[in-house]
Amino acid sequence: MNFLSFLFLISSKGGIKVNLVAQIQEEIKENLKTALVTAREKGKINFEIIPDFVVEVPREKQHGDFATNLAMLLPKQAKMPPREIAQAIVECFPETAYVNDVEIAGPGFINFRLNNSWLYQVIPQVIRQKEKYGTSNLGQGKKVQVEFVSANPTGLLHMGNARGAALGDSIANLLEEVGYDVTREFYINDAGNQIENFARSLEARYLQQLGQDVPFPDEGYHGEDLIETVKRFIEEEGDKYLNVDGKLRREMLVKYALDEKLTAIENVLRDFGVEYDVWFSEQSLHDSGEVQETIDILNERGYLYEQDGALWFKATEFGEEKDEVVVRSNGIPTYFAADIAYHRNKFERGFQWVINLWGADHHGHVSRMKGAMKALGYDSDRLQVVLMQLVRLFQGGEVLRMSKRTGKYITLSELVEEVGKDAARYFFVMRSPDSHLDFDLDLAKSQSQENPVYYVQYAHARICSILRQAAEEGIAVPAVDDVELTLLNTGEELELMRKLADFPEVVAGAAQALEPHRLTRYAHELAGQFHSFYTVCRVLGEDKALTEARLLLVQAVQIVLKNVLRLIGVSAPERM
RNA sequence: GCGCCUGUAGCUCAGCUGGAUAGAGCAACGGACUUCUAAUCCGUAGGUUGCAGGUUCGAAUCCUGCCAGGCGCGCCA
Repeated sequence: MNFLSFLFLISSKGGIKVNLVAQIQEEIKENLKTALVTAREKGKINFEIIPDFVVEVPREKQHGDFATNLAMLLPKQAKMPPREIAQAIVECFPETAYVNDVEIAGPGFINFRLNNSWLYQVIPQVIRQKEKYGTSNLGQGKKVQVEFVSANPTGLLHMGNARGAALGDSIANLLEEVGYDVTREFYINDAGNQIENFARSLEARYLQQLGQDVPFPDEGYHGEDLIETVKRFIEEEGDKYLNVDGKLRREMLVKYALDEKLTAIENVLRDFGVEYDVWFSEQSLHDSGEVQETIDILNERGYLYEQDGALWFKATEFGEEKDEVVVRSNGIPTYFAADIAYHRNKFERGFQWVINLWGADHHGHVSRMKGAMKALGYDSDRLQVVLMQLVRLFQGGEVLRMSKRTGKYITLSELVEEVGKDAARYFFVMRSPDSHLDFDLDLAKSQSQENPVYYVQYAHARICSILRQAAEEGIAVPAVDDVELTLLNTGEELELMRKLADFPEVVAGAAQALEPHRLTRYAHELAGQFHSFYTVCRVLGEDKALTEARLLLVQAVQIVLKNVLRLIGVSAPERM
């Protein structure tokens, strides 16, 4: 398909999903290969194989619209300096309708300058696809699971969980956007030692509330919220568990508290814009026998052995430093055993790609889990763990240690209340998961007006304002086919269209790399270019044709801003 | 001691899987509101990319060794 027929395809089949930038890069790439072969036929250069070259968008505008490193990859094969190779390629580069100028620059780059005809296809494409602009079918409907937050249900959600929630949800959004069948899942750690500890803490609070002088467990959960929970329990159940068997008492308390905590967690996350498809109970894996089943399979496959009364997994066979206990000498399976069963369950449910978001403090667990998946016979590459560095919280210039046991930490609901959902989510997504995050509460509060999220949202609000103004003046936004878009020819307008054209690639790249922070960068750049445009170009003016063209441009920007903000989980306000 | 992450402008961070003169936002300084929202725009200044080697046409990016910080290394989760 040549470029003109490609343009024809877009204009004739409006709704077709294509990526303009990628299409042009492909087109240039094909022409370069043709030029290379032609040059060889003419005896200008010599080579055996065409190297794996790239056609990319140069960082510097003066280096043209697209550039290739092709010539710099050939000197060894061709036994010629790169600039001479470039010269031969350029001489044989076919005539095309869209390339204005080809030049050789620097050490041997070939730079392409295009005429603007292709850019005018962007606005119709955006407006026709609306909220679908940016979507693609990279995922081909494959089932992918994103498991995130999965906080212990023994307390409230803290800043680390908040980061996981913002990142995990945006990753899930991205994967949906590029055509995966996404399941958002929360793993509930409702079994094991922590729950036992939780139970004893609740029991102590219960008895204390009923006037008994009992000590609080040293390693117990000191959070104030536990006392509140117990008070509510007493309101409903009174003191009827005062003089019963401790096991029953703890069981009832845990049941009540877990239910309350999970409901609270679900509500807080919903307020944060996150909704799960599946809440998966760890206890259910024990109840269903899947933990035992998984242990049996590992045993049959010869990856377990007994020592000191415990059952060990041969992690060292998968490159680990030491083996891991899966069943303690007291007969109780470890968390690791349950987690292996859980991941086996994920694969058995048919997920082709399993993504976990874990705090960096669990990084040691990653290769062990992958080893366990190999031991079970699964392709461990289908399991991908995104590690987030921990969040450090500052207040009054001091570090606040986050600890459930001391009960001293800022909760997600407090964060949403004080900083706001939009700012908080933008802030968390803005940083790469790899970066340690210093969250200064005072700054977040005091600087709320200067938060970059407002910069982006303001661009959206400004556009809404223009469209409102137009409506009041009785100016209708015209249909895309009725407008002369080539009137948009200032630098600001061309840049803006160019930025709109980049969006599908940004989404695809961010999804593939599981890096939602690319979205905030894009959003900020797009908003910035709009603000520049706004300052220089008046939309509602004397010239009717120009007004119409600009109305369509800002409408397209509005659509893309809304789309990118939706992926981050941030609202697009119509007024500010 | 071993493993993972990080080290880029005064501060917080980008840098698109090795490209050309390393970029934004805050903070600083100087300008721009009679006009669709000034939560904005334009400009100035700010750098030995932690340090030292190596790989090649080319390194913030890849390799090695140091230095500094964070996190792990349990019959906890």
